[in-house]
Amino acid sequence: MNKFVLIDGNSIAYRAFFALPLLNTDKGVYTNAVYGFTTMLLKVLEEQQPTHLAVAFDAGKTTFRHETFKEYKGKREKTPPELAEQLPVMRDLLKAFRIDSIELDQYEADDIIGTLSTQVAEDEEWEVHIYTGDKDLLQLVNDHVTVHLTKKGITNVDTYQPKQVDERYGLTPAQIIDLKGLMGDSSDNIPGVPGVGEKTALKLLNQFHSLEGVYEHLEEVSGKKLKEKLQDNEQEARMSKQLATIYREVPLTLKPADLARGEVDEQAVKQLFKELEFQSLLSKFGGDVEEKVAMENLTITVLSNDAPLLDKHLHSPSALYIEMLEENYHVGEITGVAIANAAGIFYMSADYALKNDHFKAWAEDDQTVIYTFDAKRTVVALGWKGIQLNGITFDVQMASYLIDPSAGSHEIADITSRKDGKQVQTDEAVYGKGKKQQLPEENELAQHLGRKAAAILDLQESLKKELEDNHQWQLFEDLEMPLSVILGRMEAHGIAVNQSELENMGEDLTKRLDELEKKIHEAAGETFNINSPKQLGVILFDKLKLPVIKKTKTGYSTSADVLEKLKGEHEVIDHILFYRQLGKLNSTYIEGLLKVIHPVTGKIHTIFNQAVTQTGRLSSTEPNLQNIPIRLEEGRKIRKAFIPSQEGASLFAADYSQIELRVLAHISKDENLIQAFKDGMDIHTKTASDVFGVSTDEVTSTMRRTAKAVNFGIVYGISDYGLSQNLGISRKEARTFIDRYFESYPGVKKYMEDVVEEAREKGYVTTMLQRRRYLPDLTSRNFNQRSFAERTAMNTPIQGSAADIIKKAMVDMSRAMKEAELSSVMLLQVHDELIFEVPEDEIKTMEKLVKEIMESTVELNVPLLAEMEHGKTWYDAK
DNA sequence: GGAGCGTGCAA
DNA sequence: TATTGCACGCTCC
Repeated sequence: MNKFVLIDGNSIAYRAFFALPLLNTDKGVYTNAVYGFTTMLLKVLEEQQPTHLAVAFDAGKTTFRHETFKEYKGKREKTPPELAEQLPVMRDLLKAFRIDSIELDQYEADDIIGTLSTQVAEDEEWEVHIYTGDKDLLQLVNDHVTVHLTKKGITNVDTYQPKQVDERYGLTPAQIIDLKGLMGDSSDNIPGVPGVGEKTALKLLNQFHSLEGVYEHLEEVSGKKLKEKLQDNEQEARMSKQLATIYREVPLTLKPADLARGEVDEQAVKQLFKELEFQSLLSKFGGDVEEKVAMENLTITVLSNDAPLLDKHLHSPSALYIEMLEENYHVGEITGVAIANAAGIFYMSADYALKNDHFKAWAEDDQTVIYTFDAKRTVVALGWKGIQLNGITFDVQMASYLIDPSAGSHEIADITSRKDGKQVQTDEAVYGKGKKQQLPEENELAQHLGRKAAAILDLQESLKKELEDNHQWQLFEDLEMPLSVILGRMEAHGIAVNQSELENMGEDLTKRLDELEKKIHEAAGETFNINSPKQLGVILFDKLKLPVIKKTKTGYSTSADVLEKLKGEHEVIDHILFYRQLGKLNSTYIEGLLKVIHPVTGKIHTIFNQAVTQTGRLSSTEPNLQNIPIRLEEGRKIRKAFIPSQEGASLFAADYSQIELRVLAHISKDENLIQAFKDGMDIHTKTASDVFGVSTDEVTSTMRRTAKAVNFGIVYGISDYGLSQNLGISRKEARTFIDRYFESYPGVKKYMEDVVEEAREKGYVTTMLQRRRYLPDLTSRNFNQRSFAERTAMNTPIQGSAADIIKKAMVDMSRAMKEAELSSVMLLQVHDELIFEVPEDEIKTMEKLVKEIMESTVELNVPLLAEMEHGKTWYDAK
């Protein structure tokens, strides 16, 4: 007896790609489809023990079906590149398994499978098993041919013999094509008969047996509308049936008997698994391939009024997971709560948990040790519901971020799949995305949340160990975890705004924008959308024939630096620049800020993301309060709308002076730079005097401006091209400046060389407080990628150490304010500055305290300098 | 309705 | 072809 397995390669790869998160290796190679395909392949090998085996692939874009219908598969989106690049890897893997991949120009995988299965379908000696996600293949089923259709996920399949086809559809396998002919298939763009779906089609086939039968007995069809639709679309229906029919005479050179399984090339397979970072598969393959990769069975207990939450459920430590569908936890609703601990895994509806006194008492007890995923989200969301969560000691998301900030979304499912822990579905798989996002029924939700909580509990230990191995435990425990509490309080407190001030500015801007719009349209001689770079480009460069300075990949560039160069060429340019400036203020800042004023508090509550940036900085969203305008007076006025929430208080801003260059001096140990800061010099003037070879009092403002740009360039990982662009000078001149800089600051030059070299050896760079960033591209053959990685290696320790320092200052400051029992509140952090609101009688205290703490939070070999201002609005704190 | 692009704001 | 971010409006699908 021969057992012949045929796999529909493209179909399974598609399934796997969309079912799994977009995994990738350290080198950025995507692997999710390969991974899913491989797990399925291993399962099939184990379960079926086939004697013969082949995987069929679709060949090119066109097939013989396009001759019948050129729109065939016309609406289908083209294969995502992240998937396309995985298909060749799948073939390499199959080669290592010594399994034949078959594809043939003009034919689809379906047809190849149909041909091979038909060749042995009547032979008692053969048994065929087909694996696919495509229902069309059901037409091949007979007593010797079984089709296994993937269900949700990849490794779960439904098995179809003629009996199951009959049970499911009430049809014989041969009638599947009649079904397709009538109902069509939108994913392949097969039209069928519009308005006829599965139900109607099945009814018709039940009565008339085939599509031809339907048309022979058209008069007997009940329903006037239906009859008309069938009549009008006869040609489409017949063509659709033809398209859905699998062609079984593909001219293949290989016969089934040629496809006997070869011996697996274990070396090659292991090598590939290693490259693809399939740790779990690798270990399994080393031992035996028998272990199942299916999700573990977890028992999740649903607690409710009928099965109440009791003390016995509430152990310490516990993992606590609070689910909300909205990204924004200040306004989002909690949709479910899950707890995992030594007593088991428990799910509660939000309604039940939030009203439960046991739960509240347990959560608020600081003796309860709690592990979370996104501690700040959990604390703040519960805080809005009147529950003050206290005892969080471990945040899985934070740990994952510190271990590898590039690892991606830091969703629980991503971390578990990387760390090979409890298996969790992605949120997208459970909830859908975008507008279609919705909660599943309660059991499924309980499963999903329970798994998340279980995964948190499960991951805690191994992540902790990894942090310790990386010498990052202190960073985690003493800096980031306490900071998340502080940030949560800052967010929840919010910052007060003067809404009518914003509204007035908005009215004024709108009026001025209307006038500018008129002027611009007049100058152009026609009306058009000024906000459309495309339309603006046509006006400026086609109609007005202004010189093209720069192009983007989609057309003319109309960016501000281009328009600056066109000033004087045409009066309209000034108007456009001004229109852009005011338009930005109105849409992003006035309208944007008004939109996010909290309906309950009337204040603005940003979210500081503590696990996004690659360098350790924070980011701020909804709204971003880290990019409120300051450089131009017109924009700076926005800051007048930010006010203290306490009567009589002031806004108080404290910023580090030149923190990144001071950090550079410290890390590089450059003597000249260190001395400059010790002497309290104006650093840009000092740089100018060194670079231009003049004394400091001979430095002109242009020289200082140039030197400032050079200093920026140094911090960013300098390139002559970048500097030349920034200063509008030639690359050669820029090169000279850089060379002169490095002559003056040889320690900096040495640091830049050393940091790149060390990163290449170790694979990563670190900051002063042991933050890490991996830079695999340092060994890339691609010049651009490699150069970028080199600049990153130079910049990250500087930017990241500066981030470490201000974060530490925030923790110290928060502690000091509490000890001094001040009513002042920390409101915002903007990378190198902290904003507080301070009651009048605490101004003097704070001026002393903030300066003291910011300047002494770490000790460098140069002084740290903090400067502060205060005023009645943020605008006045200058 | 969502993705990608061009643009522009901050440190 | 200078570092890190976020958000807007437009266009295209």
